[in-house]
Amino acid sequence: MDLQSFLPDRLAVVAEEVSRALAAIYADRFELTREEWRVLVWLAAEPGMAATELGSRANLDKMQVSRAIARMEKDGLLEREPDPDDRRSLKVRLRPAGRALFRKVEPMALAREAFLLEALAPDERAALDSALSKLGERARQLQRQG
Amino acid sequence: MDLQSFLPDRLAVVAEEVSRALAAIYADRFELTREEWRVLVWLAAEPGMAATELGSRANLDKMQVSRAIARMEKDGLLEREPDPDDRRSLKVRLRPAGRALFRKVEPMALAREAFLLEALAPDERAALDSALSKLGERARQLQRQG
DNA sequence: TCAAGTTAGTAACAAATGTTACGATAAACG
DNA sequence: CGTTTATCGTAACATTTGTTACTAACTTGA
Repeated sequence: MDLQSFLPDRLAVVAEEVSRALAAIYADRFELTREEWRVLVWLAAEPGMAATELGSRANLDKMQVSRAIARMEKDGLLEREPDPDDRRSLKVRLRPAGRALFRKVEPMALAREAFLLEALAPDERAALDSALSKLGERARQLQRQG
Repeated sequence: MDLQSFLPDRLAVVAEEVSRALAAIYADRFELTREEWRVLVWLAAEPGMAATELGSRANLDKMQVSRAIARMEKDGLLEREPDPDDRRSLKVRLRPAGRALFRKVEPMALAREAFLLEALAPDERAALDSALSKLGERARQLQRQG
């Protein structure tokens, strides 16, 4: 057995490398954690989302969401208001500062992604995308079984 | 912008799902952290490796290695001895309990990997492998630049 | 050969993260 | 209705992880 070719670890290692290359932008330059970054992007796409919804979209658990939005609210990036239809639930939306931040980070993140993707021909990108979908599907299947 | 198709996050999410599916084995059933798992596998392949070498092979920083081997030594899984040629350095090797553990975990891990890979045709696996290599290469390039 | 710099590993502290349990709703069901 | 049961978000605590700085040991080069 050899971890270098063992898919799960190989995938993890490449994902970590890619993450680090991206964190150089959102973490080092804009002081966002990975969780905050995800919240920012999802909220930019859909303002007023419920915190729970945000969690499932961004693959974050509810405590991670709670902490991310608490920090971001403190920094004036977003605001939360109770949902009148369900007073346990919060609706969260970006404030102007949050939207402005997003407009600054987005192009840089997309530029890094573009640089990464330059390594792949269009058919290779499609193949990667399809392979990742299939692997994710199988992984969820394993988790359901235990 | 959409995180669902944004490669870095997409890769991270799939890697997390796959990791979790695997951690069900080494973490839940055998109480190994991910770092300990990596150390176990690398040491099984090459006994007597230096701790530093172990770190670079397994993509772990030196503190992670230090902690992983400390825990594993306490559990009787491995032993460390100073390298006579460089008394700062440690040579680490599995003890019988460590090798026995590896023999139990390995086939289960390989079985899960096999299940994941069943989702992919041979040419898809090759394409995935190649794409991951290229992405890793580019990611390292970005990190070097900053 | 000996000062200055580098490297291996770890201790001690700081920060982030996971976990449990809770208060406040809301839904389900008799 | 009223009484369980489930869900949302968070506080408080425990654990893990990252960071800094240190000791001991090696290397370099004047």
